[in-house]
Amino acid sequence: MEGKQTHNHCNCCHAHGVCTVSAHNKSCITLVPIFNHLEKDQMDEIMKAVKSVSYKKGEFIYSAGDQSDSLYIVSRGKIKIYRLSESGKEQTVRILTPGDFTGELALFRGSIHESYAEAMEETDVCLITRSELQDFLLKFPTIALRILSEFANRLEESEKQAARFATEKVEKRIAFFLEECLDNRKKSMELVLPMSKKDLASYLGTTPETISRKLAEFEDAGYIRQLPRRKIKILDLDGLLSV
Amino acid sequence: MEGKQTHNHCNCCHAHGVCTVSAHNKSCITLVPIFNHLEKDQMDEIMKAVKSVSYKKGEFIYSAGDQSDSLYIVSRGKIKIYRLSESGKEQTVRILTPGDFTGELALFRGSIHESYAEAMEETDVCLITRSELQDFLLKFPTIALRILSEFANRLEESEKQAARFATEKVEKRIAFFLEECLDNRKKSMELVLPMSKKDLASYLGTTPETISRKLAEFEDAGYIRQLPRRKIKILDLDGLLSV
DNA sequence: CGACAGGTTGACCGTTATCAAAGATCGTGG
DNA sequence: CCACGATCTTTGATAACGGTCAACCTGTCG
Repeated sequence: MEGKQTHNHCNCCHAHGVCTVSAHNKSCITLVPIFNHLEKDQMDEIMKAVKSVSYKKGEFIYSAGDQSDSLYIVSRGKIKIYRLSESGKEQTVRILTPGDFTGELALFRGSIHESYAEAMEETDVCLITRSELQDFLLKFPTIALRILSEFANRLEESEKQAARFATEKVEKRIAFFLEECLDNRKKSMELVLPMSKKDLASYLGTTPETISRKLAEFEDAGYIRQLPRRKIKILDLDGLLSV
Repeated sequence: MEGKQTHNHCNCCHAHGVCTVSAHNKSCITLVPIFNHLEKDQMDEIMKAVKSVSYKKGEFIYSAGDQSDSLYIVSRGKIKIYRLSESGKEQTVRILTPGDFTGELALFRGSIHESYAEAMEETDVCLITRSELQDFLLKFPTIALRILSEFANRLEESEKQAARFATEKVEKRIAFFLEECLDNRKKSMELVLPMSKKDLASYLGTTPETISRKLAEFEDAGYIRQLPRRKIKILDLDGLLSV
């Protein structure tokens, strides 16, 4: 993690090679909310169990139907989680950035993945196998509490999202999404869409065409201004939220 | 609440009175998946911490905005969990029947309820306070694993539901719902809707009118047959699922 | 510089929400 | 136990929201 290098892999990490030789980007573990409360020596113990893997853009961390066997923590890059609905349409569930993790669902259900995890760019991932994680959970019960809390947050999010799909029109869903892209720390009224409009459409349960049109409408109404590189400046938040 | 009494509460249970004197319907605890793996003496310890409360139809176990402080386990009756969306529409999240629990979300997030829990009929609930539950989790880490597993299931469910809202038409959502009402144990092709069509509409993100029309269409097409008392007989499951 | 995925815009129409009004069902109190 | 009112359900007519198809534009990257 030093130098100009954004990452310092040994060769073994390339092309899905599993790397166990050094700490590498495992330090990402210290950033993860479910672990960052532990003592240094407990942390070291966990670090020892962690492996590191790299994925190139478009490669899959797992696919629907795969047997579940690990918890994956993103240390660099971006991962898109999506589902294929019964009728074959893709629905983007969430985008993972460094510090986020995935794989828990199938892990604790002790079963099979129902979604796809695809690297959106060059991505490094730390993984902990199921049995090691189980050991840690029983050994350090506070980790379980942390995960419980993380799950609760996610469940709340997911249920809120489902409720929105069920009750709000596309226009509102887009408006709310823009709002949520903002409030991260700074009070700036500018945001960067975390994904392409195509993926956004899939995330919000609509089509790229509709996203395009609605954003154009928002712009005409003076609520927002679209800038290059997926940037959007919000000019009138209240107006936007009251569409 | 008295009279022929289908249950044997002491007087203190009436009108939200908390009852701590006897085992009562606390035995419901033994039915809950997160506890039913424990040893008898561990179970007894938990039983001691459990309180029992009754609710009349229409009363709220909690409301959005309430401070969270307990886990609620249904021992008799039915509870409807619903949200109010940003634009004020109601969305039914789930219906709880005996053995189900609720309150976990706000509990582990350590915060405030975002949904409403309303008794749909005369309902008895067992409750465990937050601090007691935390003690148990640290004392019996396997409980945490059970809850983790339960959360994972729920999350999977919720994400599947959200994906359906995002990608399937109302017609398909109704068809899938009917299918899911079936597969519980028996292979019978008859099912009983677990809620009114009004609530079902809210659950599926549509309107009572549309539910009514689509079911009529399914009937015309020979896929189902509607019987009295919310009963539905499925005549052609494949046809139904391929609408 | 060219190719290709991503994005925009227009025309069209299917699905489903809405409004209204009549009919069925359920729970309640007399 | 019956009758009443409230709530749920059905059916019809209407319109709008947003999906689909098609064509064209654009920016990003080899």
